[in-house]
Amino acid sequence: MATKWLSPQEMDAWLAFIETTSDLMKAIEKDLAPFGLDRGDYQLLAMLSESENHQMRMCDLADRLRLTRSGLTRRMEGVLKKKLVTRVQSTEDGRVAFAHLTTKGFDLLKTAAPDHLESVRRLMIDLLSPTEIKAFASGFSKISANLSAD
Amino acid sequence: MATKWLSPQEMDAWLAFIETTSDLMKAIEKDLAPFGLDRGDYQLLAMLSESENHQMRMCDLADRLRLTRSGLTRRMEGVLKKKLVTRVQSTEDGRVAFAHLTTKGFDLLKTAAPDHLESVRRLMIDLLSPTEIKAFASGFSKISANLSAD
DNA sequence: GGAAGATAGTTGAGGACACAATTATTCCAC
DNA sequence: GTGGAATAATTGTGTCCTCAACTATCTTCC
Repeated sequence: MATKWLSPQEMDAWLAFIETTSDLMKAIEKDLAPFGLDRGDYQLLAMLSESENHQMRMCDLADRLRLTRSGLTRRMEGVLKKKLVTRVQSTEDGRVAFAHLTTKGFDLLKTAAPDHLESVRRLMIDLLSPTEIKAFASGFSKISANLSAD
Repeated sequence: MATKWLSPQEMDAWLAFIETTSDLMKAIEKDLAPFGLDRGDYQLLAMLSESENHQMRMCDLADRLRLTRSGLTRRMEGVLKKKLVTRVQSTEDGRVAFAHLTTKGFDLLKTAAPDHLESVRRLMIDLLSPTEIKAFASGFSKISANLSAD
């Protein structure tokens, strides 16, 4: 079967995407450093803050954060030591542990969030036209849906 | 200063972007595994194949691959062992070493490229409308230019 | 032309993550 | 209710990457 190459426009989209994404992530992460957080920590805290009772089962949290269970166990060590999160054993299911956001963790998140949001705006969102915003939302949603379909 | 939150549309764009990107990268990487390459190896080979004489100075290559110099030294160990790349000392500048794509490396890249391209199409490009393609290209270019400007 | 500083690359130490194996608990078929 | 499969989490091991420190070479400028 003949290979169908990318058109110049498609190539632009692909290259701009892969070359820019890692730079963008690094820049956003750098802005979180003053709070003693990296992007993984921030996302962990943010995920818990949006959950019922500020806690989630470890395995659900791992899925949402795109980590393996072992990866989450390791990442938890860091936020546990900083007392941003506690570990709560389930009474209903002896296998299950919850990651629970502490007051200290929630306070830190509330402190860091405006700065983080400002980074996201400055480095990405505010640079995009309404059309581009819409296209990012719809485009990535389609890609995501396709990946989930497998 | 009051925090200016993201509109629902902006939030969609941001969340879809960060949640999808890592899944997409993993999926694309998975398709490279049959060739014994990971994404870092592939990009390294691809970068060399597009360069003058199929070679680049280590430090330039590190910049392009978004690696530190030490990171590239480590990654080179892998592709050197597989004989996909050789190390060539510069005669003009004793500090400089070139990474040089071998015939074997170039052949492997040519073998893997159509499959990789097919992955990129199937998982991303072919899912997007022409408008979205255009928005991705222009949007990420703007983000990239802004990051470079610092 | 010789010292100070810049640049290229490697090495040691450590962090973050994945995979495979392990332990503990629960669910299910019978 | 019991044995086997499924599920939740952790631990051992290994990989990839970074930062800081180091070596070697080159450039600059007096």
